[in-house]
Amino acid sequence: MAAARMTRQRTAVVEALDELADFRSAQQLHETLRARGESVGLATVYRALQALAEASEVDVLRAEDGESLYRRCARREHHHHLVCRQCGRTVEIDGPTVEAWASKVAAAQGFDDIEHTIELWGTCADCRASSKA
Amino acid sequence: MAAARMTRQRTAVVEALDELADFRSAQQLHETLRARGESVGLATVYRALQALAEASEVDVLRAEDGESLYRRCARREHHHHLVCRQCGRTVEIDGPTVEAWASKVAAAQGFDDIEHTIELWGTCADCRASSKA
DNA sequence: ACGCGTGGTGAGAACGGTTGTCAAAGGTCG
DNA sequence: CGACCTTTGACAACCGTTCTCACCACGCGT
Repeated sequence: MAAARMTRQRTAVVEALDELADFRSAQQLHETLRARGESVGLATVYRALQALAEASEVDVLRAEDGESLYRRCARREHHHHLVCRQCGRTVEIDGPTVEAWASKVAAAQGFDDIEHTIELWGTCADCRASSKA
Repeated sequence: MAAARMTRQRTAVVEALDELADFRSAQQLHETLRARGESVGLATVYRALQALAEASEVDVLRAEDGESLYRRCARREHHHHLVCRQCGRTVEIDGPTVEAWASKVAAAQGFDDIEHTIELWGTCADCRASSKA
């Protein structure tokens, strides 16, 4: 079994995630910690996030450019996200309709062990307002 | 306006995509072309795929490791994919229901310029049969 | 409290996919 | 044919992420 020592650094990462509601990249998180005076290495942030993701403590999703974004979500059950492309503001959503649709479609094609990726991206009201030239 | 000259290289990329039914990475495509004796630079393959994607001539999908995968799809209109995670067999699907759901949910949260990622992964009938020990 | 073993850390190097650079090659049009 | 202008291709640069490896410190057992 894993040891999972609670070090200063890991605590810092978890705390930062708790305070930030939105999806953030590992590098953003790293900068945030640095800015606070917490001395944490970038590699450590990556490792901490990896571990947290594996333990389902955080949700991971990929930005359009391939960067991984992390977020501590309110619920651990299966759900999806509506994310602002610009500020990362996130709303947790679920869609029983979609879940049903997904498994139905897949079954109709003879597929098994269905998994799905469903994420919504947009520009939130605030960002739209502030970028309106 | 773009020139979009049809060069030997672009033709080669398109032809290769036409023959291959499954999602392939830029690098795989590049190797395929090289193996055939077609002399095409890697950068050119990337550029061609980019252009094709922009023109909606090919669909792009991100693998779990972040690599971009390309495929020539039968229909140009917006659609999604049900992909076998073992053999890569792909079925094009659409879900008017889901599209409607997505925009409704997003709008309800005050988001704009909505885009969505919806992909289904599963095991196709053939793969299930052949892996049944 | 203290020490020890083991997992964690961090700076920087390595990596892998992708994109940029720029001189040379080759369509296109007059 | 010749000028013009896009495309090409080898290679370097990028960028996010992972690896390396010597040093550090958590926390268990005493």
